[in-house]
Amino acid sequence: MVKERDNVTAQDVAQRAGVSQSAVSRVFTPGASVSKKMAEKVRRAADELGYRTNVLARSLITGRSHLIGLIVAHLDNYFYPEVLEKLSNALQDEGYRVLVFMAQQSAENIDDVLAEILDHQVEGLVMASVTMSSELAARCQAAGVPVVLINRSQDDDWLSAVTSDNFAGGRKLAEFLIAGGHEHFGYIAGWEGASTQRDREAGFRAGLRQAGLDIHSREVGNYRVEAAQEAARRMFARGDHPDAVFVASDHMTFAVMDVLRVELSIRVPEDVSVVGYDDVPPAAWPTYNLTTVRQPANRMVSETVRTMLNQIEDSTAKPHRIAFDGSLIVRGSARVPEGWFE
Amino acid sequence: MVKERDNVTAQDVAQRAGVSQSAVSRVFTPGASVSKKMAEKVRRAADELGYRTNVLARSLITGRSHLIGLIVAHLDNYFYPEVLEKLSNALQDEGYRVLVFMAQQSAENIDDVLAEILDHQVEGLVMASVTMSSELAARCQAAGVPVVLINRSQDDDWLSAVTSDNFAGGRKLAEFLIAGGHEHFGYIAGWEGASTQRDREAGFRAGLRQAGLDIHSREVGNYRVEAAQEAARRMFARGDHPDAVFVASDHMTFAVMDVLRVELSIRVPEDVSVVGYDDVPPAAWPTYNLTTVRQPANRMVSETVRTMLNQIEDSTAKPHRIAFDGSLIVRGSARVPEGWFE
DNA sequence: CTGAAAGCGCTTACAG
DNA sequence: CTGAAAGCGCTTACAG
Repeated sequence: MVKERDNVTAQDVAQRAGVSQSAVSRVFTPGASVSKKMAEKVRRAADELGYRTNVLARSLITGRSHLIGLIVAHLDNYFYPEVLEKLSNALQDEGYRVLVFMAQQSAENIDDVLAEILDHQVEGLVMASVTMSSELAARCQAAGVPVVLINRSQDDDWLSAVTSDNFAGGRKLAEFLIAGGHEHFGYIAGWEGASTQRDREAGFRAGLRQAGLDIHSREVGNYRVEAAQEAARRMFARGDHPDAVFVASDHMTFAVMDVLRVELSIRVPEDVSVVGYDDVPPAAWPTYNLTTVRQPANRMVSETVRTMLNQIEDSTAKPHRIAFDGSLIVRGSARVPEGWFE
Repeated sequence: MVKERDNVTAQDVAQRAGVSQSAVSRVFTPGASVSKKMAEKVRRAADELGYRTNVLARSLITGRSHLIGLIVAHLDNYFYPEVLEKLSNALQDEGYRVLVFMAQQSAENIDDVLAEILDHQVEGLVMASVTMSSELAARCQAAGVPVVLINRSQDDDWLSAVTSDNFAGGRKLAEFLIAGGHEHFGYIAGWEGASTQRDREAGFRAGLRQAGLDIHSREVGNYRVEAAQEAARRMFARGDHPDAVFVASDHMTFAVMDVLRVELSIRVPEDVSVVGYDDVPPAAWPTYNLTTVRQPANRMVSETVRTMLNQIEDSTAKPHRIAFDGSLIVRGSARVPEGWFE
């Protein structure tokens, strides 16, 4: 037996207050014109009955659900819980609520469930480090549902995307390591399909090239802990290993540092300088004390929200693409160039 | 100018297929009776038009939103992203979707926004390590919205609650440390208002008492990193510090271990054995290699979902309270009693 | 300022 | 199996 949700309706309130149902509705619609007396009468009746307006019904008639769909994956990379938290709070402040979908699974699955999310009449879609099929993107477009990518840019540049400047970040790390007097540079890549991976590597290589240098060894960690560990083993279980390594995300970097120190007895930073990307909380833990590039999560989230609201207000708005500068956070996991802090 | 969501409606499909709107509805209602021919005709028209049923409208009339509200906090404790992820997936498998609310803020705020979440006609509410005012709980009850607490039990036992057996877990840790030959036991507490804190400590103390022992020193970390660091400093910057310490959550334990090793040059486990609670992913990282009690997140989440569905189906269902046994995970952060693995 | 009425996009008895 | 009709709980022109 399914329970009766014997909700108190506006009609009930109207009856008790001795007014019309429209009046009740107006009292609970900001900006509608009602007399003080009316408002008071209605509110009292509403309180007595425990009335609250049914936003489903409201949404149906206004065409505004005030729901934003969020597709997120990789919560084991601690950058994402942070994004989720900040995004949810920011959207909340704007009167929106977040409908989540976890996207661990296959891409096909994503399209399916995304469609279901759309069925809930979300007014927009935020995709955190996840991309969608062009077909579905087109369907969103057609349905007038704006999509904003955060921390991943799609090649087709007709979707809005908010990222940090991964290229610049990669280059900063290269410059820092070069200034530190390193000579052999390793790179442990993230998932090759990701724009973050591509851009960070390109920036890193550009920084090296600028000084006439190149990458000494490269392995792929796919943004996954186990893969990163294996990558580290391959790269460092040899005599001629690099004296500096950039690992494409902090999340992988911790795993790499653990392999170096615990398995291979390689000291950080004495034997090898290690740098990462993201500046997630554990990067600041004394054990890791990781030199990294901070992704400005706050600014990225605010911009995502702003972009989203813009597109919701104005369906003719052009896609907005922006990359925020991330700052180099110098800690102890990499040798610090002399005079760096002066 | 707010965009037109010129949605394709069942009416549009009906027109194109030359059938009634009811027929269209039936085709998209599992279990409704429609002929093969009808179904085919309608589906074709729907595909051509890109029709999908508006779940807002459906929810309004069926009284079932298929939405579950989730109130979560402390995403910096990595147990919660895990819960969020598993819960979202499990609920999804049952045809429900998750509406999130972050509850970092004050308790008052929680009540307000919870009310707003209820306005979305959620069919149930999961609260992860967050409690609500009794007044609001009563309102949920009245509205027929079941509430399930996960990883926190409220004193009033009329709310369903799914936890791990924190008392038993605390006792296991005491027994393990005693077997390891330790003599002075420290305890770094979580937030005193939390049932997890209370039960873990009580279990730990009971385990010690069983052997005629007691806690040597106690500090409060409030389940927060900074507070835990300070607690560790107070406890260990003295000559007569404990030779074993139980920190009430892994999340705090990492901070404590870092203080011990990096700041105070105290070796773990040679000088002090350290144990935690939760078994979040970093506990298995070689650097920490933490002995801890694993909270069975999978089982806790499944049970939460089951309880929720039960209560949704049957409004007369009694509150369900259960505590799962957590297993002791022995790693290297605490001295292992001789013969332990035999 | 207020009420009666239409309508948002569906589901579901009720007849046929 | 199918259609016409009522109704879910609201908002919002339209009159008054």
